[in-house]
Amino acid sequence: MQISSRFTLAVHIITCIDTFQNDYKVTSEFLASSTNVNPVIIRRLLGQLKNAGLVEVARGSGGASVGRPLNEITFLDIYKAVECVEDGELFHFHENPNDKCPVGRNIHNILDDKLRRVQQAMENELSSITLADVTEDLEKYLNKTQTC
Amino acid sequence: MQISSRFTLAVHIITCIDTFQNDYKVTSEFLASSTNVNPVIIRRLLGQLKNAGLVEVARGSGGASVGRPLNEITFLDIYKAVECVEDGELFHFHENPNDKCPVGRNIHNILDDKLRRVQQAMENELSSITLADVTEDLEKYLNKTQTC
DNA sequence: CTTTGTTGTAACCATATTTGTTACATTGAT
DNA sequence: ATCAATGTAACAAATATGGTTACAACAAAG
Repeated sequence: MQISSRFTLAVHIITCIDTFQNDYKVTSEFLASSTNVNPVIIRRLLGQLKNAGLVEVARGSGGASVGRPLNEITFLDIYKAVECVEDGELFHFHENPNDKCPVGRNIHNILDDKLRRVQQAMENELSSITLADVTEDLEKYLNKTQTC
Repeated sequence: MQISSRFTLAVHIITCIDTFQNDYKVTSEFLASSTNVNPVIIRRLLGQLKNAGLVEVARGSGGASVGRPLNEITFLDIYKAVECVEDGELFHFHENPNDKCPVGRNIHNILDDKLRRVQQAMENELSSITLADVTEDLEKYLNKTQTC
């Protein structure tokens, strides 16, 4: 099962805010135009990112800005902000294995630490990448005078 | 989003087959009893595992057996057999970012190799764990005279 | 203090995926 | 031939995602 597009969408959004916040008021409409995603979806996602302290959003007057330096925002920060996967809960278990079967009785315990290692490996890699890496790559292509 | 229970279910199933195949005919009913999952779901999963060469299933006469030594069946083998995630497709993208926006035009390219590294880290860890590790742990708890 | 543009959120819908269930044709051994 | 089991189709239920309309709350500007 794929990880929902909320993650890539969130990376897109914060990158966009950083790129344009000095020259434009970056509203949900603005971001909807760049992503081609409904503005309400954008606002809901901005809400999650705001709760995680990654962006700031101005009520009333409008516009979003980045909450801290891009090299201090890791992919893991974003992942945890928008995907609701608790520690050790990446893999879903079938609910009621048979207690009377020695396999059924123990399978959850036996798998737990192994699957936690898998989740940890993934999260380690996510935490090694920051939004600064993204904007660094973006510089190669970027022509800031061109907006959405 | 969590990874579907097909994965943990598949690990459970193959472990069960290995544990009981010498003493019982391990049918989809038998496995349904141990997992507490509908027998048709079991058969569908066994079909995927069979296609991947991980188990053998006897039509007509019934019963499943393990296809190769447990230390040669990695979690990655099982994951790939039951989850349909192509290489570099673990993360879902929003479909049509705006080509006229420098961020929208480049975000997919910029993220692709980074997200591939994340997927690779996860799959590396999955490939480092085998079903032999599971049965080794299971031995500690196991009383083979007790079935489901 | 009213207007204006924006955010936050509720309500509802469509779609996709997962899991469960019934039903039954096909199969292989006895 | 019988019988138990598999493979699979058809459908249902539950859940998650993404989209849409609508509107109250809000902050700034006139």
